Amino acid sequence: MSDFDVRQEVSDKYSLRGRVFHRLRDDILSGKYAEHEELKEMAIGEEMGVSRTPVREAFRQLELEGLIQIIPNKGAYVTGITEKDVKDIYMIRSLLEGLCARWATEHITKEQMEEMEENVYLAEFHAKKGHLEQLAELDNRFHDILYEACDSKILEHQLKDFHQYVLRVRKKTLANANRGPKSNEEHRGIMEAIRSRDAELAERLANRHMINAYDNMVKNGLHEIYGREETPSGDSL
Amino acid sequence: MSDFDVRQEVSDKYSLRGRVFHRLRDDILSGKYAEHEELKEMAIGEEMGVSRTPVREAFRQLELEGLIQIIPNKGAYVTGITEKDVKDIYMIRSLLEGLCARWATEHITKEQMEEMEENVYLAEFHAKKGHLEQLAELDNRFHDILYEACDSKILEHQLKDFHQYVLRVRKKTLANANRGPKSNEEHRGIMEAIRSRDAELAERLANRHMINAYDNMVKNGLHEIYGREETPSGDSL
DNA sequence: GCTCGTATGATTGTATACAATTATACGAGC
DNA sequence: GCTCGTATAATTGTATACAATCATACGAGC
Repeated sequence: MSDFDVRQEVSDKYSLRGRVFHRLRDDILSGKYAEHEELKEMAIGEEMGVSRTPVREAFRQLELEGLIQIIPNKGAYVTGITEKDVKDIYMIRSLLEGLCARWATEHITKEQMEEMEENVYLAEFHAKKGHLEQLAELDNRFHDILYEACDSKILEHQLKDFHQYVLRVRKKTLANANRGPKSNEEHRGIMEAIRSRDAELAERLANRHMINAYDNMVKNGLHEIYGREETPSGDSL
Repeated sequence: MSDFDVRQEVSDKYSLRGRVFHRLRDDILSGKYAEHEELKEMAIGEEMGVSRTPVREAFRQLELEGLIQIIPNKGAYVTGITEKDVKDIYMIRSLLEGLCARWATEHITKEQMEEMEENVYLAEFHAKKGHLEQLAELDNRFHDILYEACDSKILEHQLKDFHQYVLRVRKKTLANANRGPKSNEEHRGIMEAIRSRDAELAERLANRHMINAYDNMVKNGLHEIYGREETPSGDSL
């Protein structure tokens, strides 16, 4: 809820290690480093003006976050997300967002409900005006509200992880396509289901919302962002 | 599949850091360190005969695994799992194990199918004989087979994480109670559903299997293992 | 010309030294 | 007696030094 909510998360934004971690994660998510690119401890350290120690610790964390892969005595490599991974994540998220919406219906607070309503109204406004930047931010915030409202640290943590993980993809799709209005509609549906305490409906709609987001992403050229499958047996999407 | 399958996981079992990580995780899971106990870098290092550097790196990883919480400039504390956390995890696992069973139905290989059948037969044998040790191991293995068979690195990773996470609890329940036979029955059901390519049924049964496991755990005194909720608003179970 | 072994350089893994922060103890002031 | 401030000790955070491992280049031998 507040900034004081210390979950099992990278706890420290202000230590050197924390700054390296966050900056490196942003850089990877934003595409600064190509997939499978090797990250050298010393180079990163010099670039950020720190020694190898905090860099190494940040690496260990990024590895568990799934953003890089460390091969012992060799190096750290930016992880590649395959198309199938993206698909799997969305299918999993679909289930979990559904569960989250169900729980949120039961546990949402008055303040959270109000923020959610406000979020939907604002999003519709910015959609009309064509403010893509704000739209993307509101979209993120909508889901964060949902995650917090479900009143489950575990589920919240899982969903935020996934959310982070697919940011690389999502960033490009919501902004490019005209999914904004449709996405807003669906947010409104979920919001109203929660407001009227219909957990079943909220779950179904949140489920569907993820599937739709995924379908839209595929239609709008997931292929352009990610290369073909690494394994020849990969799903064709 | 093979030991060569390097996922986003603690990659190195043989470095000092890797050994510290695994040993520390085992110690926490086995209950050697009490909840909320403070772990001091130097003490751990001395006990394992290494310096602080690998200990610190292991700490960062354990934090992301959710086993400890690091408060900047203060220390590392063993994370407490509340009853509600356990419940949430089982509800989430129920959904994901269902999805896993569904996907496994579609992607399971001949070899995996055979190992799963063998697992069920063996488990029934050991259940009759009262071999609790082997039974627990076969139970773990059954789920691992399922995870591998679903052919999704992402889902497999998630489920294995959760599996690890609740090991503290599970270890005591399967061994104590007489759930062995019932659990085996349910495994057989899932196995046969997969064998007959009934994805819907497999999903439903796997769903149910987790719920049952949880219900059984609660009946057999989850309360004895974990203290009351930390937050007064916690679920009463 | 090709293969293999060795030497060199680069990079990661670990230990140690030092800096910064936090916790504790003690005593001055009221 | 209580509060607060300072000094000291303990612990974490970071930088650096050294060891081990891996990659590359070069040359001997065939």
